[in-house]
Amino acid sequence: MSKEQVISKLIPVFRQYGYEGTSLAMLSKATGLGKASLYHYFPKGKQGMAEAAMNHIALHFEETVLQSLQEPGSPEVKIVRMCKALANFYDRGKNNCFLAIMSLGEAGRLFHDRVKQRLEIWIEAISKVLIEAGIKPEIAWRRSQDAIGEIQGALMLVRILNEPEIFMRILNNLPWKLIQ
Amino acid sequence: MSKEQVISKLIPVFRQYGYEGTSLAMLSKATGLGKASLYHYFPKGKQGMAEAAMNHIALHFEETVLQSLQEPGSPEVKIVRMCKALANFYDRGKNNCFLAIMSLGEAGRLFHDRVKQRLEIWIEAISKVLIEAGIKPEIAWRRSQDAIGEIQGALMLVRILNEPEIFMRILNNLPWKLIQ
DNA sequence: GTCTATACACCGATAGAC
DNA sequence: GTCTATCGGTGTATAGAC
Repeated sequence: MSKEQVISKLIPVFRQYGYEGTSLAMLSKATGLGKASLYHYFPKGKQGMAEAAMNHIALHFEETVLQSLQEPGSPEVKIVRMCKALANFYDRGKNNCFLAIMSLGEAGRLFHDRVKQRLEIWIEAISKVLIEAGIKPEIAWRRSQDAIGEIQGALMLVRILNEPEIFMRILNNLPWKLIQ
Repeated sequence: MSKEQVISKLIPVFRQYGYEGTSLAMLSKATGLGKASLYHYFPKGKQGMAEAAMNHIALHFEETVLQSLQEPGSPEVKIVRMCKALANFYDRGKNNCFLAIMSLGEAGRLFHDRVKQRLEIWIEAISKVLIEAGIKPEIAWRRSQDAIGEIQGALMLVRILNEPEIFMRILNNLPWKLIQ
């Protein structure tokens, strides 16, 4: 089994149970590998596994969500494309956000800088498209923050209320909120 | 030391480290009581402590945030009053939301029903004020959900970006977003 | 009520055989 | 590369003296 395959089996566990709620026993079961085998792939242990998971997801995010903002088209087209990519990325609201998960508790302490960096990259990417649409930079930055906040809030609501439609509704309204 | 005093010392620990990230050793240190003494107050152990913390916060929430919607005044006044109460309740964005914390991982499994109930009470309370302002019930419910989503998203952004102004900005914009 | 001492399971991590 | 066996530490929880 390749390391990438292992990582993709680790991700759902961290996503569901959080960093501290995930044990090596769970990761062992999810991958079918013994604990010691996991240490062969990840000498830094649980922290290394979480880092690898985060990097894997960050790459996937870049290739889908961020990429959707860079392909050709008008700002409106780009934003709509991003929303479609986000619906897939968060599995229509059923996925927790990995960044949000890794910003809490002990994980927050361990990974704060990386998490913050990733979030800022996303804000920056949306912001750039808004500026391209003629919106002033400060306003663009604020609106991008607000949009990501709405997405994160919607994910929290879905998690608690079990109503994925909330996430899709927010996503559908995002384009005109961003561009107006 | 009264049980209420003990509970108020447990809360910040759960809030910062999450349910699974919090150990009895931490709670012991925070309260100044030995582990066995904590079991005197909370025979159900850590779960009982988290429940007590949640109940305590729920009561405080009712007495401040929900109460602000029930005191006399126009719908606009009530919403503005709620936003002020929220700024205090979440310490201007520096506090994590206890419901959000308790909706993750093992805590999510243990407390899901109670958390969901609390969130719905809040949505209902805002919704009622919007209906009073002449907004149609389905729209009122949706807008209340959205508002709470924005608040939660803002708290997540503040946590990661270390910029409490984001939370206050969202709060300032809430009244006209809700009433329009 | 609060303590010390402790039970026992599980944690993350490692050694070393194969 | 994967395993079994095991380490030291910590987790939650309890017993029982005071």
